[in-house]
Amino acid sequence: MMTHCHTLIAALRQQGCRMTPQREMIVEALAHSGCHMTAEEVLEIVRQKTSAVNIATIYRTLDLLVDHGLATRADLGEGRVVYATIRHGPHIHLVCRRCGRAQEADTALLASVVDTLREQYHFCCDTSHLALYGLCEVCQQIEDRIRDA
Amino acid sequence: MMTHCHTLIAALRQQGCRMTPQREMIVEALAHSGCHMTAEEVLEIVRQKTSAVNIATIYRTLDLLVDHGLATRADLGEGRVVYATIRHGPHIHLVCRRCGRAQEADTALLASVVDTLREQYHFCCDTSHLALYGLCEVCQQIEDRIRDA
DNA sequence: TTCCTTGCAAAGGCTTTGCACACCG
DNA sequence: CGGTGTGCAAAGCCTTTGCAAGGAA
Repeated sequence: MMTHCHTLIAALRQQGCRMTPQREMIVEALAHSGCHMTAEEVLEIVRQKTSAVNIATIYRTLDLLVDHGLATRADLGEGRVVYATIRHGPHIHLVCRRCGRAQEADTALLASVVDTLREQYHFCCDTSHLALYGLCEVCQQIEDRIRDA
Repeated sequence: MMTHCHTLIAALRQQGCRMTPQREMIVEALAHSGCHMTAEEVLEIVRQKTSAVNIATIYRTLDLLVDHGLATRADLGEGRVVYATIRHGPHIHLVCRRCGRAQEADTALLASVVDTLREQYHFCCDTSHLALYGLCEVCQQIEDRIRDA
């Protein structure tokens, strides 16, 4: 059975990209994370195997994956740009403006909003690239405590 | 009658901030625009009156307004951070990923989504800081034409 | 062999900061 | 006057790019 990681590598090859140890490690890191990652986080994972990878290569490879439709890039704002492989289907990022962590929610939540935007605003909304800001459960409690104190 | 601009300036004073010609011009630019602006756009407006304002002062003043609850900052991603005074009530930014322009939509659209997020994900969503990405009407037509060609 | 990929370092773009001077209150 | 606010220039941060050397096919 092909792992998701191998599927991605095969797809890159098929599309005429050369495979290198660096690219393999980067794809592996992103595919195994099961979640979205920043370029810096990918570098960290890859560095656990070898120090012979440059941050520029990370950026170039992530862009390559996005350009070939094998990964998505989501700009969460505040300078946080995250990547995820496509198996990791569309989802909404729920970004906590206090701790910065992001949980994920089902895109289906937005179906009716997307329809309304198309009908009333003629705007074609891309739900694969979506972040909502607010407070996560933990930080809500922390802020409550601060307010009470 | 107090203009919105004067209201903001009075509020700043009340909160112990000193008023300077620079701050007045910056507040005026943002209050009169009736829309969200980047720091660079504010500078452009202010520069029409005088060249004696530095971009650092724009950033400092915009931060001041946000910190005092008189303006909001929204990170639209791709390095576009926009500011708006609070009279300019909450709204959704519909950002076109092709031309970069942002139109606005009513926050009420998201009411049910916000409720669901709170109930199912325990996430308290802040709708005053919100951007959705996609294609505006014009760019949809352009992309359609490119695809057909 | 060809020419795609990489590492390195430098350059970008946007934003923040340190400092001395200006000036509001 | 005292202390905040400003301009300037430099530094930061994240990301991209030019170039020569390395290496996949």
